[in-house]
Amino acid sequence: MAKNLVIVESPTKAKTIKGFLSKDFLIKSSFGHIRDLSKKNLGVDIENNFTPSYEIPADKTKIVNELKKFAKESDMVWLASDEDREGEAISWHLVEALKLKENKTKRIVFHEITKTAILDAINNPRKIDKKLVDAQQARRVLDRLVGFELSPVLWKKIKPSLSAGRVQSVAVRLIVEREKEINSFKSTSSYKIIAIFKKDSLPKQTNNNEIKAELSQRFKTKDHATDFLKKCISANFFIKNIEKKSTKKSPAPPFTTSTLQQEASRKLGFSVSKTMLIAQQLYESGKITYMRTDSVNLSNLALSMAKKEISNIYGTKYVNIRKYSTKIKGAQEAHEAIRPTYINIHNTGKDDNQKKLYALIWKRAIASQMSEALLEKTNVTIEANSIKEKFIAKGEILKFDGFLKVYMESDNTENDIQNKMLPPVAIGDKLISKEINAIEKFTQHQPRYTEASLVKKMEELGIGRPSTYAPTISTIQKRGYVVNETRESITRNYIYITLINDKIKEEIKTENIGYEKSKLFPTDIGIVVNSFLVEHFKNILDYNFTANVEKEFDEIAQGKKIWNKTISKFYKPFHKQVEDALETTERISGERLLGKDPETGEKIITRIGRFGPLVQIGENKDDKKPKFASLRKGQSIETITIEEALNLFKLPRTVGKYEENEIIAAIGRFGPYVKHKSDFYSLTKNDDPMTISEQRAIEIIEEKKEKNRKKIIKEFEENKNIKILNGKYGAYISFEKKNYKIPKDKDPKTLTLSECLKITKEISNNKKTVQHNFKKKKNN
DNA sequence: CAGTGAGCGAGCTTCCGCTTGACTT
Repeated sequence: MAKNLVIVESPTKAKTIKGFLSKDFLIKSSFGHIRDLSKKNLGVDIENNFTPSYEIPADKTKIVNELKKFAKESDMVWLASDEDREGEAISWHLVEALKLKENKTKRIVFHEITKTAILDAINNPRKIDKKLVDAQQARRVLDRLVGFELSPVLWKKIKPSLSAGRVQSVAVRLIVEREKEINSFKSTSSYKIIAIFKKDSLPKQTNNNEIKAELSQRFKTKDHATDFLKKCISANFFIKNIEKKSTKKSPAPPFTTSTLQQEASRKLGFSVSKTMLIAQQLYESGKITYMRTDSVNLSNLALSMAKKEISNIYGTKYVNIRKYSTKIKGAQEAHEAIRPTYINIHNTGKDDNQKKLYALIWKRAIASQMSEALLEKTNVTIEANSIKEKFIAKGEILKFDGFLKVYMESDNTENDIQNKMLPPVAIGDKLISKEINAIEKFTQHQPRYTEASLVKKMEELGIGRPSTYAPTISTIQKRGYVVNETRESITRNYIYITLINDKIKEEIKTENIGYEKSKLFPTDIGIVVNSFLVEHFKNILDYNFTANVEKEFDEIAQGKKIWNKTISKFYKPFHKQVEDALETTERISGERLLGKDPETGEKIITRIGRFGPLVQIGENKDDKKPKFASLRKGQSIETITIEEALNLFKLPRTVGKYEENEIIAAIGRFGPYVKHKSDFYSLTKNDDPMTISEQRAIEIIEEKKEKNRKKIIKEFEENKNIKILNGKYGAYISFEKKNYKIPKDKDPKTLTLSECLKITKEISNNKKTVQHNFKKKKNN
């Protein structure tokens, strides 16, 4: 029996550490937090100094009991949870839940998983820092109070099942306000002048004898631009000045969770949750260090590995070892930056995604320890005596590539690395203009957030943590506040004026604008909830709220403040706000009057109903009932027109007849469909229920029927209720609307009816016992 | 799983942060 029990947070970490310690140490993991506030009620006793009531969640009872047993059998328990606020709380909860004795318990910390770091930690144990634990309790209780008092206000005033919280509500606010800015943005245009010059006299023909230059100013109107081009007709251009400047470019620090999510999104097109899933796989197979971190720090071991590796591949002049420090507010830095475990492995991974993400992590980590790139920038000024404006041509030569050999941050496009060479010119050289163009350019609105750029913004504001970025983004989508959509571009005309061979020609060209790939758009519900919260809970929705309370948590951790007094000071005015909001405001529906029905003259309004945004014709009075229709995807209360609203009432629509029965087209909860007899058939993206033809509808019905026929592997004459079907995960048995797995050793094609019934019975019985066990444990 | 939308009232929903399996069918 091991004399020592070490408890860490992650099982993978436990596995790694096992190799560093002797057999006297048993390493186990708590799988994160083991206790939390009660789920059923508030879980905080407001009357009694905000005393929290903690519970062990059902899915943690097993691990807690196991740890209890091991603790009992050990002489010493080493609590090795992470070195931050949450980690300290986990250790404290372990002491409480496992009933650990003080003289048998030690708290140790390490923020890199290396043998020396761990042995060092064992030699320097300490006690649990109760002040840090209190700071965590304050954080936890505050979040519970805010979330569980605000959400019910939304249920009453707007719609059931909505939610609000310190983090998610601010994330939604960012998206709503960005959309408002975009809606009120007025694009203006100006004319950019681009000239292509050639050297007047060329001693010998070279490939590169053209100079592309931009005028240092833009013109506000077409007339100004045209006037300028006219002046250029007779102008004699020459090189007025040449300026050379050496610059350096430094690599970005190694990845944190947030920067990994951003780069994987931009370079690999991964969603935030996909990045985390694949990173988790790499972590669990020992390929990379921990993927939920806000630290840019690398261990000394990693630095020396990197130094050796860079020298080996590129030579010592490419080595430049750096220690990075974080600039992020509220960073806790309990772990290393994300890096390959073994820096000498350049490529690894079980599938394409793992390989791509690993390569990205490797490059970024290696580049962070490489030399700066050296560039020479050249600015050439081109003038003509008859013109007061200047043209500037820019050139750039890479003198030494340094870290650019392996990694380029995608803010800078690939083109940036390539040399932008200028032809050899000298001051005073005469130039002829091959062509000069005036191009109408429009100002752009701010970009909409992507998942990854939202994470970046949240991190800047100190909202959320590496472990919650991905879940928060999925929460605000699940609540229907925000949608992640790709919207097609629209075309816009712009004016293009050219001056070639002394002739000015004006043409109208078109460009595609507004293509939005995987961007976050607020929904009507998101907009209404946000404006309600901002109006009544301005302080909570303030972008600095988290940063401000973090300061207080820090003071609690330093022992300058008592946690429940701090909470009490916050809670009193906050609770008053909640009561005021409940009393004073009416139910909010975001109602907007669209106009009158041309047929009946009744009012048409759009608003949020129990099931989301709708259009309503007429009012509910006397015997008359209003007519309702749900808004379609992409439509919103703010922008829907009366024509679009009236169109919604054209469904459901009879399309035609098939096999003696009517085909009806409509839009349901899961999108557009046609209905035939009592069966539903989903329409494809290209079909419109408003216009779909009888012929096309029949095609869709037949396609699905054919697919269903293929799905059936076996049916039984004796019992029509049981079938063997082919599904996404292979063959399975369908029986009385429930599905059953077929044991691996059985061939689905040869199963008999009695065998099938036996399988369903066995699985049902197993399930019952599992549920029974679960209930029993819950009662404990 | 696809026709909802008043109002009544039951009972439910909800937070953030720390961790991975369950589980398909």
